[in-house]
Amino acid sequence: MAKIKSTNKATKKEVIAIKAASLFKAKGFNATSMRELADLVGVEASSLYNHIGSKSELLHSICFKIANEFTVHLAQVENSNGNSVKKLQDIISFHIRIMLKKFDEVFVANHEWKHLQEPYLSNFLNQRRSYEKRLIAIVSEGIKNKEIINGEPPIIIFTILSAVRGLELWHRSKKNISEQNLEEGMITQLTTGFIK
Amino acid sequence: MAKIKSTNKATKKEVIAIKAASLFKAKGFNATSMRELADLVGVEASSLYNHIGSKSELLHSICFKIANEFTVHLAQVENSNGNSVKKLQDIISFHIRIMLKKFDEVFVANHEWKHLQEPYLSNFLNQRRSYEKRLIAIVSEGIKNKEIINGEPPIIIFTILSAVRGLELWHRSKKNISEQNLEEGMITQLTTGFIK
DNA sequence: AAAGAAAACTAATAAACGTTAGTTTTGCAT
DNA sequence: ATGCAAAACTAACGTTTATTAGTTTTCTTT
Repeated sequence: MAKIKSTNKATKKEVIAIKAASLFKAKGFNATSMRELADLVGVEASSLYNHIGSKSELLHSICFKIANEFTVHLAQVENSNGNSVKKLQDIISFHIRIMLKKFDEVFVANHEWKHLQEPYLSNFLNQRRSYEKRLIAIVSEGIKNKEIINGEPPIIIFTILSAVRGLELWHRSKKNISEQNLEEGMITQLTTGFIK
Repeated sequence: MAKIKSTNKATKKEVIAIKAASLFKAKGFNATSMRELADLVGVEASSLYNHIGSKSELLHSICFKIANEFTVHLAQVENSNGNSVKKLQDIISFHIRIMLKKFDEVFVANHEWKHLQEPYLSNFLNQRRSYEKRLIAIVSEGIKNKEIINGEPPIIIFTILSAVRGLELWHRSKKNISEQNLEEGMITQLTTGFIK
């Protein structure tokens, strides 16, 4: 049936994309060759093209898949009825969890997007800017409601985003500390600092 | 005289390295060709090799130059006599300032180091791990002295490092807020959080 | 002015790259 | 079993890459 076949194909395409993500993360987009990817998949390089359109397509399917997950989650948070602090904690928590769960893909979306081709590049950056603006709006609301200290909302947001996006540092030495502890620790520090 | 000549050569080499950093930052190490770099310098590609050994050499001179600046500063902080909180604030402040001052090179050291060749790669990573451990030691001391909340020192350090390393986000939209504000805002948030 | 070194140039090389074309194998539906 | 589409293969392509060799120009020193 056409349906099953297309499902299978989508699945195979996804497998390739996930293996591509692990290579793109480890070596970077440009330093990853289609022959290496093919090796990892267990196939000749040219055979990949039965399932994908191009190397670039792999990159942008990874980037937009992740970008969309963040966008969808943000919409949920915006429609929830917690206060601003609760919303920000929710977002931080989501960032940490998705980073730990889909590390390769999130890493690629965070670090290899610059190799996207137009118009995907502009598209991606617009989506990101919009995401940041909506986070800033949450902070501004929190300040208005006296839940958040009266600082510059962009600084607060960029600090949070930098911290959670840089979580790759963490991945290197995650042996000693549980995800649970990590999540709690980061939220605590970003919300209340480290001073006693 | 030999001395002047070698000084001139070092200068020219540095100029090339700085221009290389701006390209490596914008396009990534692998996506930057020696022909592009030569264009930027105003010379043919092969002429670059009168001043540098190889493309790889450019990358590792950038990475280690920056790594050494951080190492030297850390040693100064360790030998200073402030308390742990003061030391950490000092380090955060240094990260922000050097990021703003030598943005391209710091960015490259933070994001393109994976393209270093051995043994420079191992060397670089060792230096980084050592840097992180020494920061963790400062936090541990602060906890012992009841200056810092009783959390996991690695989480505190990784959160701080992620936040300051991710400062590139900032660079995109630095129009509205001064460096002074940025530095104060980040230090405030990382030390005391954003909750009122 | 002459000499010598430093740094530019042109030209070429060998390797690696993404991708296409054409062919053969595989696996499911009749 | 037969037929057909999906997906594998081999081979090759045109580019682009970093780098080297050899030559000429430019600059500095005597």
